[in-house]
Amino acid sequence: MRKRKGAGRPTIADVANKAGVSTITVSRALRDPAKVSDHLRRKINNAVRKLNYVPHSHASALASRRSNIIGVIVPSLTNNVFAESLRAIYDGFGQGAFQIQLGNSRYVADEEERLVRAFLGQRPSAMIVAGTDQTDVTRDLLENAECPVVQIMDMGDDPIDMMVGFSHFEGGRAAGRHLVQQGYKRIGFLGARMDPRSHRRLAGFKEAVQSGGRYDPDLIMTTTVSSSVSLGAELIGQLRKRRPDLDAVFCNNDDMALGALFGCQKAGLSIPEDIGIIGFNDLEMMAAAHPSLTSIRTDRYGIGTHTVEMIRSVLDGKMPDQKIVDLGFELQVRQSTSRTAKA
Amino acid sequence: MRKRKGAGRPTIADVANKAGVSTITVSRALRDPAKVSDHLRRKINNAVRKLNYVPHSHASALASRRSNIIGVIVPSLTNNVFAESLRAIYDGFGQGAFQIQLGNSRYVADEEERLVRAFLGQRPSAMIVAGTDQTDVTRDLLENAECPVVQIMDMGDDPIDMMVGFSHFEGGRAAGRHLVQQGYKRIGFLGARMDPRSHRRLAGFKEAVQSGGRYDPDLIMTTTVSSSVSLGAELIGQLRKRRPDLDAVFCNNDDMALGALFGCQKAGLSIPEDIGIIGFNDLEMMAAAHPSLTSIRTDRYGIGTHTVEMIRSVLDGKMPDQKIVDLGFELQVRQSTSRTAKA
DNA sequence: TAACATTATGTTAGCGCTAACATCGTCAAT
DNA sequence: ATTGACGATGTTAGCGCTAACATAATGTTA
Repeated sequence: MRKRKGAGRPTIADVANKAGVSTITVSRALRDPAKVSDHLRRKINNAVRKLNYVPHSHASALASRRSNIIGVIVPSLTNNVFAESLRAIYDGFGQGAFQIQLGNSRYVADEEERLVRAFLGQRPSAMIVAGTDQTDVTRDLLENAECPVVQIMDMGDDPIDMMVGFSHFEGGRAAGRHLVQQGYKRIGFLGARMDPRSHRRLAGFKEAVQSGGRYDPDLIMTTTVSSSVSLGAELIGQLRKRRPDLDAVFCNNDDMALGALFGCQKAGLSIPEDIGIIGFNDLEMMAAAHPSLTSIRTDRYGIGTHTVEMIRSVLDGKMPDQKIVDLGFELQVRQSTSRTAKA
Repeated sequence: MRKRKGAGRPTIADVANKAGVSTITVSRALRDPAKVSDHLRRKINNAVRKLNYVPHSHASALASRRSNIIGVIVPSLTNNVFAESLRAIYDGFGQGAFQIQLGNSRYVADEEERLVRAFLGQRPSAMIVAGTDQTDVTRDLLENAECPVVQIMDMGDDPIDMMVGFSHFEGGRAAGRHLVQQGYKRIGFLGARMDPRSHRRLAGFKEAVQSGGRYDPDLIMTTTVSSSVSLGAELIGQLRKRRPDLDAVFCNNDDMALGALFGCQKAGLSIPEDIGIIGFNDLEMMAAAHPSLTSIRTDRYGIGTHTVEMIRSVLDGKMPDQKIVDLGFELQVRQSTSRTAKA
């Protein structure tokens, strides 16, 4: 209500004073009410309300040597895929005593390093980072962090500490294999942004079409521009200009796939007869599209949930069942690749 | 990897010791290197590296009474609209000394209140909250926060402190007016989630169609379920079942509009002849869709940018030019409402 | 050379909170 | 009564850092 000039914000001592108790009693009343008698608790709560007291979390963290901060670093805020894992993390931690500190590395490894350094300065209770492509220094910092560390969204056999995700290589391979099996002959790849995970998808895809005898590097089109629906429409146009005989395309994510769909529709092609399209991640819109779009379903929310569980168990002193959790993926076949196979 | 008992992590005193200087010199060397001689700075930096020292930001915040934390509370992480404003905020603050603390209120006012309380406990340098529909307690807390506060994404004449956004009422009205002008007769509304901003869009829409003599409450369909492309497809189906004569629809956001497009296409309708569709926000995909989708373009990224600017100037001691910034919106007419007007 | 800036470093005293121990009353079981 | 157990509250001593003021070491001016 009223600002006390000069004096700054009310402290626990002001509350204690007003309630006629010691500071530690106020501290207890706020953190563990059962430890304080009804009588005092009521007085303290009144004082808190009257003074508009909010405990100073930095002081608390310093004194208790516990920060209750969970640091999370993702490469993008607008990419739905990370947003969904994030949502699971917020759902899992948000309600309790934990604060989540979110960083955006924008796909830049040095930026990630900077953020890790800054986050570790808060002595977080746990750290969550996306991917497995950290710089050596970042790895080193995290290995010495003295808190649980989870790498999410990717797979590997050398985790910093723990890992939850799926294999992008295998996902890409499944996509390639599917297109081969559907009898497509000139199978292309459309890749935007091309972060390390996209590269692994491409590698898996390559292996699959190669072993199906359909590999043609001329049909692979990538860019470092970030992905979008418009870009998908644009790139499919370019690729078809270069190779009008293209008859299927694996897009490195669903936005690109949706864009490819629109681009083809504008060109008057029919899907899946003239051209097959498959995306990656299986965002909710893929099933609703017309025609519905085939994709590789990944469990982004599950990744977040698992991550929370693992961190919780480590913080509770239990070892998690396994340090590496592969949540896999699932090929969702839909109309966009469901043509009756041609000779 | 995990050390536990005993020494704990190195402190500034350990560094000072190793470098043979006092703690304050280390503190200065790290925060303002120019204040320390080359000779000592080198020794200190070596010690820091050897000990893997990371300053403890809570202790620093406590001692300096500055937290360099910017608290941001949004109702959704997966909604692209907030994600883009957030991105601008991260772009604007991320590089510097500020840390962004992000909270997810999930469209629940009490959750927002809880978060505000928690965030204020960190004595943030500034607070950013979405919307203008805070609880009384939240308002009160923020008014007494002793830091700049910006409400984003909405308009109003009674800001807690500052405000950057646009009028959802006017946006909705523009959408309604457009459909009337295009000669549509039975104009519906499809609304998911229906948070306060969506209600204002609906109110504006209502006024426009009413004044065009086209208001029919039976054509309004809303739900509290959160919006998605599938839901748009689903709801347009329900609405058309109820009112097969529906000939235009304003969707409360672009996901719903895209879903409505797909739903209509599945039903064999042609857009915009049989039915006109308009969305809200003008996400990137709207222009790429086939047919391209009319929408109300809003400047989410700009909202973030402006917010950062305003906070920066207040923190620098300058008053911002204006406390309320209305960034407006722009009707983007595309194919989905561009039919040759019928009698 | 005295008198005084200026720069580089150190000393002291907290910031606001909580862990750990100390104290005090109360009550049940001797 | 005596003992001890227990729950409620208080006292003390920091947590790791930095503001503010000292002090030392050097340069500058007349």
